Amino acid sequence: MSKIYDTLLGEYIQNPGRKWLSLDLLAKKYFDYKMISYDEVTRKKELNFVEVALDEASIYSTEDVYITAKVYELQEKNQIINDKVLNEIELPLLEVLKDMEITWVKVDSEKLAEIWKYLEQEIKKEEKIILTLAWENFNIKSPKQVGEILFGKLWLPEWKKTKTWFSVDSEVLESLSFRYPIAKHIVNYRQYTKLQSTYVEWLSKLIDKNTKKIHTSYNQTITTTGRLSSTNPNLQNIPSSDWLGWTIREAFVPSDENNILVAFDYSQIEVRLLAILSEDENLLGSFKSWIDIHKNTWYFLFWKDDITNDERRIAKAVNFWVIYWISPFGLSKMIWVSLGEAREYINKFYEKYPKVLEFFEKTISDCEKNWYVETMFGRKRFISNINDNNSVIKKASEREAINMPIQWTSADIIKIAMIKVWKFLREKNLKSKMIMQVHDELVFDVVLDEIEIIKKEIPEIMENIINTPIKLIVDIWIGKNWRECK
DNA sequence: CGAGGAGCGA
DNA sequence: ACGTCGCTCCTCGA
Repeated sequence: MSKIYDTLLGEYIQNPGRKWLSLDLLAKKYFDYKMISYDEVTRKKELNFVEVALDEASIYSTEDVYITAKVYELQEKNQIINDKVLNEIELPLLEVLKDMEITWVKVDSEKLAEIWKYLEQEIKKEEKIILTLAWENFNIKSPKQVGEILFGKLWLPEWKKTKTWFSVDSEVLESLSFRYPIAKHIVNYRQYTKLQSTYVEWLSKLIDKNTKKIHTSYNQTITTTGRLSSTNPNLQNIPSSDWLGWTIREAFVPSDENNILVAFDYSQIEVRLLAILSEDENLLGSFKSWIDIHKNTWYFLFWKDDITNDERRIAKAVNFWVIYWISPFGLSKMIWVSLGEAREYINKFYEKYPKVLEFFEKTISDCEKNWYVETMFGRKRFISNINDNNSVIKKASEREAINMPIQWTSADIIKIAMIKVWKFLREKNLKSKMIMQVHDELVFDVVLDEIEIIKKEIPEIMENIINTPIKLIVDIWIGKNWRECK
């Protein structure tokens, strides 16, 4: 198994700019061989993999292993993760993920059907209004045609471009919607169709007819940041931001009517890790004394006694965005303030949390010297453009370099947590199951009898993964469906 | 079939 | 030119 890691990770080093890699691309590249695709064996996902004929499934699976071995033979060993990470995180995690994939997640198909009907009705309504306002029939799903109608025919003011033409994304449409109702209706239409096709229909298609469950695949070697990704379906981008999206989460239910869903999520883990990694006294101090971090920053930014809603929003956003080495320009656009104000907020942030700035600068200078960044657990990520003469490319590389240790460390922490929790459930012979991971959140299908021990022990495990000057905090959510776990 | 535009999450 | 990392949908032209 270590060979697979060497092979895949070695490929990163040879192609550091690559965002992703896959075995079928490697097969094509090295052997000019076309592998059987997942879509092919499942007839474009008409079948679940378990329903694929055994001989066909065997060939598909064997090919996977065989090609991996062949690719490995071609490559030198090029370790970018150390043995500790490999043996103590990635390899033990394999079995945890296998278990989560086998367990599956229960989805209420009747609920989905209900949502589908509602969406269909709203889509029809919006469609009618839009076509009336446009005085003509066109395909609302085509950005090109939307642009032609809005800017070519109706002469709405345009201000943002894509590579090829004027942009008609939601930012543009929202800004137009105050004066031109058609823009708002297109935004609505897109929201409804997005939910219907990507979530309702796609999820329904993947529900197993017998078990009423869906099977997702967790990918361990896809991301450049050590996070997991999930496909067929992607469980990590189920809507959560507005009431309509929440209805999708209502369809995620416990496997048995006597069970309940329990979610644990790390609270503000990225800012906490920033405090830990940078060792900034003021940032650490805020967490140590349980002063709300947003309020702390607000105080530094505005230096007064009473807080307005707008100031709190700004403080929260500054905490959030500074982690990503955002520019004054970027921040001003994100939080709707002037360029000067944005610059001032960023400067004040660094003024009050000086070691954060030091930490960022050191991360960049180390990267310039070594061509890689390293994380708390000793993983390396090569960034080949870090010394590029083009300042745009260099800046982008710097942002990658800065984001990496934080995102990567948080990914490792939750991976270790998953392994420990999984072992705990096993040792105690508990029937409750870990069913989902969404980057900083773990979701469990819990047998009612076990709720107390789960509530008590799992946060304890998750909060004590590493020895740090400040505590990691886990929030607990309990519900009859995933929506209630928020 | 793949690129481009769009939109969902952390 | 202006957060990072992902997945999936749809259109449109080769």
